[in-house]
Amino acid sequence: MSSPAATAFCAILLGMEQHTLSKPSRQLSPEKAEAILGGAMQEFLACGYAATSMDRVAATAGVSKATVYSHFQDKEGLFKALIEQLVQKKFRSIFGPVEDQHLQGNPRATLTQIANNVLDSGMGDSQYINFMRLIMGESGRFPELARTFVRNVEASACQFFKQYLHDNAETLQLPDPEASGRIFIGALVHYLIVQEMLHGKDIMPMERDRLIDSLIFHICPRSF
Amino acid sequence: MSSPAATAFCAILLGMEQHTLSKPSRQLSPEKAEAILGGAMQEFLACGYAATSMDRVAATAGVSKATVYSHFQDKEGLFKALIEQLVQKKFRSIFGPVEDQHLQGNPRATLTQIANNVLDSGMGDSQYINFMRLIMGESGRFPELARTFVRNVEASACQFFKQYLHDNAETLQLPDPEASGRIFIGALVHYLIVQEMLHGKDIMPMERDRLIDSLIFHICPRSF
DNA sequence: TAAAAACTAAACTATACGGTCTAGTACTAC
DNA sequence: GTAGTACTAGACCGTATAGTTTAGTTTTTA
Repeated sequence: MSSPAATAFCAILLGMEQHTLSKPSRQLSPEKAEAILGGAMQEFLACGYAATSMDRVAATAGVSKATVYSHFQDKEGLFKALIEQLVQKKFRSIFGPVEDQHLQGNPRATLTQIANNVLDSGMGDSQYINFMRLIMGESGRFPELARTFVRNVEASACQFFKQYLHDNAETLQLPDPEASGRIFIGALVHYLIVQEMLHGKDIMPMERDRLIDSLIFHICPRSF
Repeated sequence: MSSPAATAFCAILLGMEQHTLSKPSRQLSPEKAEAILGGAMQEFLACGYAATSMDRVAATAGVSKATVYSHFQDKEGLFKALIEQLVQKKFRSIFGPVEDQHLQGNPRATLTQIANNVLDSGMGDSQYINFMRLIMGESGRFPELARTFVRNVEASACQFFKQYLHDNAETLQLPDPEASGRIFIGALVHYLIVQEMLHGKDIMPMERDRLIDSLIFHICPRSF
């Protein structure tokens, strides 16, 4: 599932730098590495980068601090490795199901389903919300990680959408499918940010179906 | 400009809790308070909450550390006061100019101008970008501050927009102006987040006019 | 002018951090 | 069984932190 070779391959595919390959270390157990990343995930997602302590990461991972430092160069290296793993995980969790979708048929139904999938993948998922918090909060100090996120999540979503709109150009008659894709995705992501991340549910309440219906109306009003 | 009375009044208006009124302190100079908030702004916006030190805040403000603690209860109190001040400042900087706008005439032209104003108010402004980073990054630890932001910035923008769309209901024929307003604002804010905050300019380039044109097309396609 | 208090610089306390090191245990390979 | 190594617990180092205190200076007020 995450052999060194596979990891390296993915890293190349995704244009990441490779981390923690400084020493050709002998036999560091992948289970420990996974445990450390698990602990790091819990701590970094809950506390942010600066407020997370390596002692607590080690404790949460059920591992000694020395082991943490034998697997990862330092706090920054561990953080980068974690974010890159999370980006790939989220990439798969969003675009795994989407590829399998039947994209034929009534665009209204298909677009509604896509919108629901986008919101489903983040709406109740407090881990994903914290992940976005971390990416955005640290995007000033770790611009390259933010770019990795954009490349793998945002850009992929918009690219997928643009393709769909482009394939259905005759039916939809959109002058600029790419821009329309960004509007669609943008409206959904912003809804997610305001309602969940910024706790805006009670301040500006809106049922998701209302937003999606309006979105569909704006994208293909001719079918109303 | 920011007398205690005025501050308290605004706080009530905006539904905030009042901070740092624990002691009926005698005569703390407002200039020092302003200087401290200035230093706090520089440091918190640049380093985030956890990584900001009170020694550095005091130094940046050109004030002794004891003075900082005589004006604000503790780090958290200073942080909350800063965010509340910034929210109000941004509220004014966005909705000051907007109120003066002539909203009569061709909806296409008016909507284009509104969209440009929204993007202008955040696109090149690295201070505002850092402010959003801070709000989003700390929204887990400071949910009430995030709500203050939503109430004063996001909700106001959507409310304003909903009103405009509602007033032009006959021309635009939108079934749900409120949802359309959120789509419009959401697409713009998401564009800002991806391009500026997450450094996505080079990864998914798009000129703002293209986005705005498409947005207008989706909101009022009948005029094309 | 005298008292009060806002302020300063700097020392101080107690705690926590990132990272290293030591000593020793457990496991694996030859 | 011997060597090598992944690992553990915990001490350790230097630094930094939030917040307080002390002693003294400036400003305000009356």
